[in-house]
Amino acid sequence: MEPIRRNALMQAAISEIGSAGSLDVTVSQIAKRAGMSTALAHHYFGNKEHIFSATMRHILTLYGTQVRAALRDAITPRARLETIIRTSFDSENFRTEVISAWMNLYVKSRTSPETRQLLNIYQKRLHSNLLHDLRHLSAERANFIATTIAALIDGYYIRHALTDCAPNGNAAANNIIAVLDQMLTIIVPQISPPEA
Amino acid sequence: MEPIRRNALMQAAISEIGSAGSLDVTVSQIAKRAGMSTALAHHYFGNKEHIFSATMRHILTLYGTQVRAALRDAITPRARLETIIRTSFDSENFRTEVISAWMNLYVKSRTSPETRQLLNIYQKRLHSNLLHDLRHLSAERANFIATTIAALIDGYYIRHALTDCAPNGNAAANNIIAVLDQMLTIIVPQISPPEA
DNA sequence: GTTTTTGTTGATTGACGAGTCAATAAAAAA
DNA sequence: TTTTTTATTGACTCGTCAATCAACAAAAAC
Repeated sequence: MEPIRRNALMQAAISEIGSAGSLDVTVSQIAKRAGMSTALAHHYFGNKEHIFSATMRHILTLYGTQVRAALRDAITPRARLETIIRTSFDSENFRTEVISAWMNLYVKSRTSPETRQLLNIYQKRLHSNLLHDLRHLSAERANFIATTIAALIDGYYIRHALTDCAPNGNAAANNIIAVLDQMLTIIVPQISPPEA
Repeated sequence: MEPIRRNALMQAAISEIGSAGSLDVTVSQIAKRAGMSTALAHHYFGNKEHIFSATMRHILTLYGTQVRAALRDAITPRARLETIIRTSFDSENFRTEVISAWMNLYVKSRTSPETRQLLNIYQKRLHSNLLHDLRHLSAERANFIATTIAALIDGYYIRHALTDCAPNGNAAANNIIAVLDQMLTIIVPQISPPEA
């Protein structure tokens, strides 16, 4: 029962955070959505904090798994970069609820060392993923481009906090890839013009 | 007394939000920091919500005023763009507390229509400011570049939620300006090579 | 010098929410 | 069948916090 209950609670937490738009959700809301009593939620997680941290970890793990899976099909550095960017914005990750959860992660990281560490891991991994492939394409500016792309991803995410309409991850990903191509192209304009 | 008290409360709210790292601050914390009783805070603002919204409005007004002032000294489109970017990251706006407040604004905007409207105004203004000058430099891609720069600004902001060290606005601004120059340069590489 | 207006607070209320616990139900082991 | 372990909950405690209010002080107006 334990793994089932824990999973149900984490899913419920994501839903509740998403629909509340903040971490101001009560344990009883989460428990109710997961179809159990608050006492049971406490039984399996100890306290609210643990529910949150497990949920966050869960989201990050999912994202990481997804990136890794998608990267298996990508061969060239350029294709790998595109994959990394597109995965961040695919329909699984770029849902209203998940965006909410991410934003709240960032807010929480200001006070919770555990959350901060979690996000740091994600950021480091993203950066080094980008860097690895960029090195093949633009040795000396790889780091700068990686930083830019990472910031752009975060920027487009937060930007969607404001839109009422369903988030359009494709458009965001396309824009970022266009920027990437541009930044790569300028280095060797005579060899590889932008393919877009 | 009223304007003095109100101002003190807004400053105190910024401080408290900054040091708490979230909107989970009590009225009495704010009131105490502002040197008065909670009853007085309620007297002047009616309720907690009003304290927050007035504070947010205050931050946005300050930022707007600052941009407008800085733009008076900038003549060329390129200089104006640089000014807009640098203002977002100057020491006044890019303080830990203010970054906290901004992030919480974004979170709050998911549930508070008033906050959302406030942020929409800011985003629209930023975009149209950028667009206005970009049109002189790159007619057909102005919109795309404006979107990119705006997302980058937000991205670098959120990124600093994670750093323990004092935020370095200069570095962020420099990077964004470098991207800007690159995106402008690629259009007419034979005429204006990057000046960096 | 009295009255009115303005500024201020301590004490209180009422609601809500996290976490505990004793008790119950159901399944597994004996 | 009895006993033990596992799964589950309703009811309760305790703390916190927004908001109110009656009362007090001090300045302004009369």
